[in-house]
This record gives sequence, structure tokens and C-alpha cells, in this order.
Amino acid sequence: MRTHTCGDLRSEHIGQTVSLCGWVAKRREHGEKLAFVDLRDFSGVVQCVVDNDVDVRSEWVVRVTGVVRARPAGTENSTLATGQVEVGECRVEVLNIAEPPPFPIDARADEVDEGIRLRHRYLDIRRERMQRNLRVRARVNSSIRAAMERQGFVEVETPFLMPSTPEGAREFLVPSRKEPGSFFALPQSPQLWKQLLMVAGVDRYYQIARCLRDEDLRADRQYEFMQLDAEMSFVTQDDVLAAISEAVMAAAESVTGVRPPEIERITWREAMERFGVDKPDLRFGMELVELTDVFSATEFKAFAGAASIKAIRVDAATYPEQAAYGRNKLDALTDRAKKLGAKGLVWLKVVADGQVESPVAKFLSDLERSELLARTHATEGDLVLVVADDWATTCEVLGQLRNDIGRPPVHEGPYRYVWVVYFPLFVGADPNTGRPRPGHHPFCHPHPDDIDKFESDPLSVRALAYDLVLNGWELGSGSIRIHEPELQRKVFNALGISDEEADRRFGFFLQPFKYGAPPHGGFAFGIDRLTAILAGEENIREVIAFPKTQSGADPMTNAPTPVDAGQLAELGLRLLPPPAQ
RNA sequence: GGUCCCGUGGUGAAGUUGGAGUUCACGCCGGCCUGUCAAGCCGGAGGUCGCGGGUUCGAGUCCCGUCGGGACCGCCA
Repeated sequence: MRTHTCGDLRSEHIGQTVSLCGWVAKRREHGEKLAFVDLRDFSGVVQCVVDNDVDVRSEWVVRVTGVVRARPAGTENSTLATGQVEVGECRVEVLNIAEPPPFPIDARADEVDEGIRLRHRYLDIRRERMQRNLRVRARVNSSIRAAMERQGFVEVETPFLMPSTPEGAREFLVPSRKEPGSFFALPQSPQLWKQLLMVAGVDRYYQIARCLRDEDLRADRQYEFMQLDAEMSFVTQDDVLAAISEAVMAAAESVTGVRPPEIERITWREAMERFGVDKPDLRFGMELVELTDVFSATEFKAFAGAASIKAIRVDAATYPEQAAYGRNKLDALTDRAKKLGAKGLVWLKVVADGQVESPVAKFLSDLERSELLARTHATEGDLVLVVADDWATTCEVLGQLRNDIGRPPVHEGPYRYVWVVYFPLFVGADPNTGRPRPGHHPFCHPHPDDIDKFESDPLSVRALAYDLVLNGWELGSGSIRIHEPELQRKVFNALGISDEEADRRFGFFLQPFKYGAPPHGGFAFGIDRLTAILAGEENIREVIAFPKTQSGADPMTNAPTPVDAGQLAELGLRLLPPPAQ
């Protein structure tokens, strides 16, 4: 039906007779004998000059046949890729009429309520922004596939219907028709399958896999999301990191045209010490400064005896507004710190001559004050925020405040990828059992140097577990897995899981490991998140064709919907009465 | 489960101390217009102020509830 696409016409096409198909983006009439019709398809927009009276309106579907010609001098449009040319002597064939759209099919729809965009997603996707985002996503997918294939990974598809496992995220359940009362679960991730594929000798598995988790939605979370899921046999942590880095860098290069530099690494411990979070945003400074020893003999009660005292400096030159916060804002920051778990927040404003203005100024010795300013490099106009608490609380609270105050929107460059390695194997204590809980999942391999600390100091045991972080967003995580039954039992014991319980909860998973499991490890990262950042979006819904709203519904199809009684009966289900008012 | 923000013709906004469904821009319909480009000029149509209740002589405005959308906390091993 067409010889070219709208967005592709350039001066080199001048003189050619072309046929184009698309939607009427805009019509500008100048009397009966002249009209400009902007024709849009996926590739862009081109101006068609119609000098006969054809009635075409917004979003009508038309086929235009005409001759490409240079625009008359002075009428070129530099804001349009096709703006040097136009299609003249146009014959317009109406292929379909259309009602006026509920919102303009152009950049103005960026301001339209997202619910309305989602209700008419097929119109939203006609827009350049969405066309671009879907194509970015396609490039990400295909370059990841190519990178994994290049490295010898084999794509294996795994089941969508699998047994429910109570661990981890809440699952979507699928009732069984043939076995009423029994259910399948949809995969939170292909974790189970990929480790079995290692036992099965596949050696290098990957899949661009859909994962489903019935947890509350966020800007970076949907019920359904896509992961690059991979697993490798006979590898070290370095091998896994290298393979995944290659896929990520290839994906980034395919979108931005620039291959990112080698992805840097930081230990979990260092991330917490310097940035106060396990997904540090390296695009800005404001790092945490260690002050514990400065106040080792302080008279100031709130600092005396604190296990950890740290500060961040809000630089007046970089953050003039925040550094000059008044009393109300500082009180709000203090409330925020308390909500995050700190006992309090001490703020100090640096004034002239190394003096500070602070509610606690009179409690600090001259030496303490001058050392605090020296360590934080604070100068006149800067704001210093200090937290004194246990190590984890101090780090986490200041890390959150650092993000609150300084973090740019996630999509703003430069892109700063970082591997966070050696996560703790165990975290905190289960409030019920008093035992430590797994930091990641109970199959992570402990760091070989730390295995003798299981009993003496379990919380200091590092895992061969790692996260990939981009601009403060967690892209994904992985680990080297335990393949030795004896070590696995040791980890279960530390977690307070008996052999019997382990067998009951994980037996179907552990049984195959008895038949010769190779050393293996893997990784999974979220393609929606990577795509959003590479596309310059701060919300993964913008890179998903048909996403759900925050409440988990689809305004276009109205899913989820009730089903009729017959469907329920066939599945052996009956609904509970609605909860009382 | 919780905190906060938003909801006014098709779209986006404004609406002051509670005083007439009022206003602006875009879109839509009709007319004019031969070089515009988010064209211009003239005219017109279009409303359950999300919904329900309350306070009041009177509610878009205040209060309570509810629905929908969004950000976040919990949750996401």
C-alpha cells in the first residue's frame, strides 16, 4: 500500500512519487484550495500539501500519493526531521474515519492524567514517546539475547504453572480444574528451574522471563515484569559478574550508542559506610563521614557512648536551598530521621569563623567542633546533619536523608552502574525464633573465608551474593549457590531450620542436588527498570505497552473482573461473602 | 494495612472569606481564509464540579465517608 514511511522522507527523495499511509496528525486549512495535512505513522510526521478539497480530520486513516518536493524557500520547518521537504500534488484516499481522540496524540498528552492514557492506551502508543520507548525496549531485549548467545548461553523456556512455595513474594494462584482444591502458582522467578537446569548439565542457561509477584505496585514495580534470568555452572563470582556486565553494557550501548565503562564494584559494607544504602546512587557525593572517635569522650549525652556517629554535609554551593533550610524544614528532617528509626537528628549550620549555629552547639567542645568541621570539610553556609545510633541505623538514616536531599531523578545522566558485592549471608533476627534470617535466600554460598564464623558471629558472615545498581535503582541480584549438601545443612542449622523442616519445605528442590550438582551461580535483572532508565523515563509503566495502575487494575480492559458462577463451580471454588461493613 | 497529593465541559488549568455552573487555553461543530506548521479571524455547542452523606439560608469551596489516579512506607526471601 505504501512506498515509504512518513518519517523517512528527506531531500534525497525530491522528485519521487510516493505513497504513504498513516493517521492525520493535524490539518491546517487555507480556504478551499489549500490545506496542509501532517501525516503520521510510527516513523514520524511529514507535511502533505492538498490543493483539492478533501475532508480529512484528526486521526482519520489515509493513504496519500504525491510527489516529494523541496519546501518553498523560507517555509522549511527545522523542528521536523522531514522539515526540508513536503509531499505535493496529493491524492488522498480515506481508509477509515475516526472519532476525535480523547486527548491530543502528541507531546501534550504527557500532561494528561495517566489513567486516561491507560484507558486509551492504543491511542497513547500512537505517540512518538511511546513508539520510541517500545522500540528502546525491543533493542534492549534483542541486544541482551545477542550478548547471551555470544557467550554460549542456551535459551530454555521454563513452566508458568508450578507448585506453590511459601517462601518469598506472594504468589498468583491458578486453581486446578482436574484437581479441585489444588492450585498452581505462577513463577515469582524461574529460580527453581534454572538451578535444576544446572544439575541437568545445561551449563549456561538464560531466559528473558516473565515473573509475577502479587505485591503492591510502585513506580518501579508491576505485578508482571521481565527479567534477564541466567545461571552458569563451574564458575566463580567474577565469571557471573563478567557475563551479566556484558549483557547490560551491550543493552546500554544499543540504546545510547555508547558502551559504558567497565562496571565498578563496591562491597556491601563499603556501600553502607559511604552511602548508607545497599543500592548507592553514585551520581552525587554527600558521602557519610565517620565521626565516632571524635566524640569518644564527649560530654554531650546524645553522642556519649553511641556505637556509631556519622554525618553528611549539605554543600551550600551544590544545594543552596537545602543548606539554608529554616527551622521548620529542619524539624521536618528530624521527624523524618525519627520515622526512619533514629533516636534523633543533630543539625549544625556553619557560620563565619568556624562557628556553628545549632541547638546542641553549647554541648560541643571547641576540639569536637573543629574536628567535626575538618572531617566533613564543612565551610560557611553548609549544613551538617549528624546521627548517633547503632551502626546500621546511623548508616541507613543518613543514607536515606542523603537520597532525600541530593538524589536527582533516576533517568538523569550520567549512568552510574555499580556491582555491590558480598552482601551479608544473614540479617537481623527473626522476631519469633530469635534466629538470623537469610539476607537473600537460604541457598546463597557463604564467603569461603567466613565459614568458621557461623556460630561465633553469624551476622558478619559474607555471602557470595551481589546486586547490580544503576543510579540508585536496584536492577537485579544474584549469587553463587550452595551445591554441597553438608554446607547447605550448616546454613539451615544457623537459620534454625532442622533437617526435617528443610526436607519438608525445600525437599523437591534439594532432592535433585543429591545426584551431582555442579558448582553454579547466576543472576537476574529487571529489564523494565533498565529500559526505563535508558529511555529517560522514571516510571516503568512508560516502557510497558499495557501496564497496570498502582491499584493493580487495567483501566482499558477493566481486569480483574468477576467471573460467573459456572466458571467457579468448574474449578471447585465458592466465594466468601464480602467482608462486613 | 498506613501516610501524603490529586479529581471542575473531550483535554489541561483557574475558581479569593462559603454567595448564580463562573473563567482561560486547547480540542470539537459551522463560516471565512492560497504557505501554514501545536496556523489565523468570526460564530456556536458542550457540565451529575468523581460519588454519597453532613454543616449552612446558601457548598466546586467546610466536615465525614467512599470510588478512581499518583508518590511513598509496610510488603517485594
